[in-house]
Order: sequence, then C-alpha cells, then structure tokens
Amino acid sequence: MPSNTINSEDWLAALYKSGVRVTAVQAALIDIFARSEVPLSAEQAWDVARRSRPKTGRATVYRMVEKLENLGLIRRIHGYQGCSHFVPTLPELMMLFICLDCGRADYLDSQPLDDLIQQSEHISGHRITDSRLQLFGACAVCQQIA
Amino acid sequence: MPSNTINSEDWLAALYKSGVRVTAVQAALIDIFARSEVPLSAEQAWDVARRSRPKTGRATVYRMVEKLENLGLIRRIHGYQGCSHFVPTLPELMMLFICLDCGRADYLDSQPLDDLIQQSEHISGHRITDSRLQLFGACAVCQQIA
DNA sequence: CTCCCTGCAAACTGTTTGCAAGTAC
DNA sequence: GTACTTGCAAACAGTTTGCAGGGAG
Repeated sequence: MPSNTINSEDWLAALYKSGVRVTAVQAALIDIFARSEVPLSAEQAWDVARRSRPKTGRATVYRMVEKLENLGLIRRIHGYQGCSHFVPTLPELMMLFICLDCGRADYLDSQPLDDLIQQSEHISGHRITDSRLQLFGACAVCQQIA
Repeated sequence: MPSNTINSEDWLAALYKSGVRVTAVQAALIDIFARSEVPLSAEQAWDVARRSRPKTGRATVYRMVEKLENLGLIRRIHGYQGCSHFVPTLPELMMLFICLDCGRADYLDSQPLDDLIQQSEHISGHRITDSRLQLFGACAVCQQIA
C-alpha cells in the first residue's frame, strides 16, 4: 500500500543543520522510523534499535524521538491505541489514515482538509492555526482479504 | 464562549440505563464534566471533586471517567497538552476547536467533515469507519483581547 | 441480602532526569 | 579541547489493580 518514501540522508542533513551532532545511534534510529511500515512508539523503536545495537539506552531513544518530533521529521499520531506512536512526516501531507487491521499508515492529500479549515474559520470566527486529523478504518488491501 | 449545554439528568439516566449504580460520587463527577468550560483530565476532575468531597478516591475518578468514555458521554481529546483530557460529548457534533489561549472547547458543525471523509474514501479506496479531528488556534473572543 | 461501588495503598508503565564517561567536531 | 551525546540507574507521573468495607437496589 502506502509508500512512505523517506530519504534518510535528508533527515541526517536536517539534523546536522539543526546543530545536533550526528552519531551512529541517531542514524540507526532515523533508519528505523523511515523503514517502518507501521507507526512506532519510542519504546518500540528502542526494541528495534537493540536488535542491532544491544547496548542502546532507553533514554537515548526517548531523547532522540523528542528531537525528531521537534524538528518535524516525525509526527505523533493520535489514535486508538494511544497517543505515543510516530510516523515519518511527509511534506505537506498531513491527513493520515490508519488501517485498524494491518496497522499501516497512509498519507492522503490534505487539500480538502485545508479547504474545510478555511470554511470553518469563516463560519466560527476562530483563527485556526493548527489541526490534527486522523482517519481510521480498513485499507483497500485489507478489504480484499476480509 | 461556546455553550456546551449538557443536561446532567440525561447523563444520569444514561448511566442508570447502562446498569451502573447511581451514586453521589458519580452525580458529582458528571456535574463537574458538564459544567467545566475547559477539557479536564481525570486527575483534574479528581482535584475538583475533592473540593466538595475531600475523601473522594483517585481510583474512583479514573474508573468513572472510563465508564463515561465507554458510554460515549465524554470524549477524549487529542491535543497539544497531551491526550488525557475529556470533553462532554454533544450529539452528532464531533468537530472540536480548542483555543490555545483560553483553553476552551467549541463544537463546530461536523457536516463538512463528513463530506470530506466520504470524498477521501472514494479517492483512496479505504473504508473509513472513524475519525478524529481537532482544530487549534485563537477563538473569536481571544482574538479581540489580543 | 447481594453485588456493585468506594477509598486506600501498592503496583505498574511509560517517560524524564542526573551524572560520569564517551565521542563528534 | 569543548561541548553535546550516550548509557545507566534512579526518580517521576499518570494510571491501574487488589482488597476490605460501605451503600444501592
């Protein structure tokens, strides 16, 4: 299904630019998030990281996740299973669909959402500066299987 | 601003109908959520509850919040400050705006969201069974003040 | 009278912090 | 060499669980 194509090198470059020192742990973590087909929590990322680097510290992963989130490279998703899972951020595509069967995330064109927000701003009189939309259901593939 | 008009009696009736025993603590908690102008966490609801009933147990509040959520009387919001705050559920109005200045919640007409979801279903091929949309910004009142 | 609800305390989970040693630059 | 990172262990916060006593139906 969705091809969350992320370029690890871009991420490393972004980290470097932000003044963060680029280390092996970081490169590993970035790779883990970039490659994962499903949203990962910090805890899960830690588990994966230890498979190749057993001595990786838990706190390191949590700190790294925080940095990646602050830099906007990963994005926290707010869903059924809690609010501690992250997906790589794809530029300008914020509308996220999560399949409740296979767990995979798909990024949808967010233009309709932008329109909706503009419309709501007009009607309500509020100034809307940020939004979170998550969609849940069965993805095209899982519908076939079921 | 928004008038989250909730009828406590309806809630108690819903509880009663669900087989839950109606007690003083429950009535108090329902009142707290119904009256609050801002989303409350279980912890915060506990704090409020103890003002009038100092011996109220923390666990009781957590259990009660869970029940109210399961019954659909309150709804967890997913926002900036975390994902552990709740607002009373207003029937059929799921689109929630949270003011980042005053913290208050406003319910917007969710029809546009329903349309958007239908549209996305068509385009993506996924079957969408649930959604979470949260909007953030400055409410009409806070814009005046600033 | 029965069973659910309550309060208390302890357990648990996910996350954060402090610190000495290590490492990028 | 300097300052940011790391791993470890301990601290922490929010939430859950077990249990004995109390109250609703």
